[in-house]
Amino acid sequence: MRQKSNSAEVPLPPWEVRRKTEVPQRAPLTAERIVDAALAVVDTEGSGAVTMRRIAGDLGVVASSLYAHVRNREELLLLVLERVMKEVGVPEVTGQWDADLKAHYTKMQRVLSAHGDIALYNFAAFPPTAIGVAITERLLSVLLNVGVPPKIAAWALHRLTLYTTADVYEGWRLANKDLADWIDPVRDYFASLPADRFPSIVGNVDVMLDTDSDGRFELGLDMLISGLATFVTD
Amino acid sequence: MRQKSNSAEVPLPPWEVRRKTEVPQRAPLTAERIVDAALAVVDTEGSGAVTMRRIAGDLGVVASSLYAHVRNREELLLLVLERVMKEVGVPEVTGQWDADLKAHYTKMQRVLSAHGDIALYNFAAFPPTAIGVAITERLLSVLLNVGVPPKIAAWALHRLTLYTTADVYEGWRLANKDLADWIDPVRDYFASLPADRFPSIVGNVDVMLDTDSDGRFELGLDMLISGLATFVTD
DNA sequence: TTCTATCGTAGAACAGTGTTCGTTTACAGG
DNA sequence: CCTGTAAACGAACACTGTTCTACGATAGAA
Repeated sequence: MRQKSNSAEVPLPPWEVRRKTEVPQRAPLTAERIVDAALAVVDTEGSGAVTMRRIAGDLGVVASSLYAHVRNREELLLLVLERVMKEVGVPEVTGQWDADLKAHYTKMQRVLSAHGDIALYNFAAFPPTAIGVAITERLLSVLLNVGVPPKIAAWALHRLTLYTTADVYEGWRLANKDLADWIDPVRDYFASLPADRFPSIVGNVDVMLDTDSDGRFELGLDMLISGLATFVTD
Repeated sequence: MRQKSNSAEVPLPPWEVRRKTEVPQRAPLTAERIVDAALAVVDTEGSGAVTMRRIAGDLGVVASSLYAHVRNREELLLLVLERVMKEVGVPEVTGQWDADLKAHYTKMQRVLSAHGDIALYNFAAFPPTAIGVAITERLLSVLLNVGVPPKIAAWALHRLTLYTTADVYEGWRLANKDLADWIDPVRDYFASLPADRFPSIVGNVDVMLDTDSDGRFELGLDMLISGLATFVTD
């Protein structure tokens, strides 16, 4: 796979071997290839599994070599996040401000959810990235166009991003928990509570343990967006 | 401080020294004292500074001793979170459902913010704690009393908790960032963007970089609560 | 009082972690 | 063929959470 030509199939004659190490024909190490490798690990095992030695090993290289292309682990994860946000992309707008917002944040939720717990690095993502700026410009113009005051508009977008990020991160943590082992004991515990002191819980055990995570996300998104409607004048 | 009486000031006569080790009169190690020590570290340096050796050292003990009282580091941090949530407390209700919700989540935001980044451990906090159950029962009854459907009510509380948790965690990360070093460069960058392609940002640089974090939290909270009003029938 | 069982603490050890450093290597240009 | 440069290497440092064994003190029984 890493060999350059098919001539590598036949063993090299000794006089052709210039140095003692293996043929260095492998693809050059770049920040992009490092991000590729890190993203693959994040997707399957989460950001906690992204160690410098692990990523380096996946690239057939040693950990310290990564530091020539990436400042440190933190920056590497931020580069992975940026890659994912590019996959989210800049939203198309239709003129329906609420539908546009809902579509974008729903897509963001779906895309982020497909990449492990990388959402964790979207908390307090500052300074902003190029893709973040482009997205913000697009959505900000939508809200300003329908008469939302600038400060409210800017803050509201931040709130929606924060909410979406949190939902994805929590979803990942729940998914990577032995949740199945806990849900029945918790159901029993809820049901066993004294009904006179905990009537609301005892009477609604099933809805409390409902696992429809998409429905939960949508409810919060709808709450935020319809709360924003107060400020829309046009 | 750790001595039992003031007689410890004068050196013990040799015949009073029963065993070769130091006087074992120190307070016994308990889970509560371990949580005390961990909470103090979380408050001042964040959960990342909570290492088993560090906490043990603060208690005049060795790391492995902690494991007799606490299962592992994760559980210790969850105990710290539980302590903090007890400080938040079960809300008093007045009958004004929206004011009650706002008061509780505002208090939760204030209390959590006073304890470093412990909010991080409130993501996917499951199974629920005793204090969490008590809070949920109280707020759930408030929403059910004004006619919110059970599923909406239960989910909405979860959404509000998630939002509040996320706000606090992001706030901590922002506070522990060399934000002052970045805010001016970002302002310049925003202002330098081509005004024809980024009119919304260029025209609102100041509100985008507004640092009124309380106002931001309140806006999102109001959006969520007023979005919930749709479901209130009584 | 003496023996013994129990339990919490100590200390070493293991397998990791991010990051830095000086050295070696490989390739390109002269 | 030689040399300069840039990058990869590999060892090292100071940590991390956790486990295991052994020690020691305390409490109860004889």
